[in-house]
Amino acid sequence: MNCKPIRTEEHKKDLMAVQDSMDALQGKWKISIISSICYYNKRRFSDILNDVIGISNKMLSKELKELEINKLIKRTVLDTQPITVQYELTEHGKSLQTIINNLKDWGIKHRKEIIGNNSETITHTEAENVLVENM
Amino acid sequence: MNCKPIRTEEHKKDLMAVQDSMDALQGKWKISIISSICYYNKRRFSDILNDVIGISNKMLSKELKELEINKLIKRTVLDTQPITVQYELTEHGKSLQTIINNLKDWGIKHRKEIIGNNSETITHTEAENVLVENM
DNA sequence: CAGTATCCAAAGGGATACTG
DNA sequence: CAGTATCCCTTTGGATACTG
Repeated sequence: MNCKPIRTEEHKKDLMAVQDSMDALQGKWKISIISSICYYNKRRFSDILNDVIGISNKMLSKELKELEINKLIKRTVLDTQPITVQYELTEHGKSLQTIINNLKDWGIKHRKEIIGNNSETITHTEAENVLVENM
Repeated sequence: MNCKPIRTEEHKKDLMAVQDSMDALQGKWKISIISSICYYNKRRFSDILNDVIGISNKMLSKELKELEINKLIKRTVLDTQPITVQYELTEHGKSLQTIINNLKDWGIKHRKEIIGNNSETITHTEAENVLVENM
């Protein structure tokens, strides 16, 4: 939480650093996309499109581009016919594992806290980022 | 990252937990608001409005409400004349410290990674979440 | 003081069609 | 296959004015 005096340069840098992390992970589908690529190690566009339920090709394209700009994933064009494109995590992308696990653990704690009294107040946007039901 | 087989119930729960954390922290100003309240321990509406540069009363009102719904902050109306309202972190809100520090650390790492080759590609939305310059 | 209400421009994002 | 382009509706959020 950085309970340092606000209005200092150091504090502002801390806030920006947190925001940088949030920006890198923000986006309706980013975690699911990363998760899909991570599990399969290498994954093609159309495969991710199938993994992440509800995502459109437009959004997949957009968020993959953002992940690539942030150097979290690597994009490789294979010269098959027709071409296929392979996505994989970079080393930097793999370093997300820790932070995502932290987010997961706090999320579980948070859910318990919220459900404690009132299960309706949780703001998780339902039905999002759900992976395919059917094989 | 949860590199378990996707398409399992457990994996879906993990994704949702991460998303719950993201939802709780998402919002253009949330981290700065939390940070302001955290530093001052107790903080009033108009004070936070001054701490967080650029935020409008509409957005502050909205994000405070979301934080309260998520039980991260506690709202207390003091019967002064005119009334004042005090915000403070709940215990649950204080438990954010760890996760925010993790986000900060990864954010610093991330920034170094990105700036390494090209300082222009970082997606941090500049000028946001910046606290007051002048005392 | 601590918000709410309204107006409005800009961004987000789904559906669909199209291209190399 | 791996995207782009377009249409168009929905959401977001700033500016401003107003209320108990």
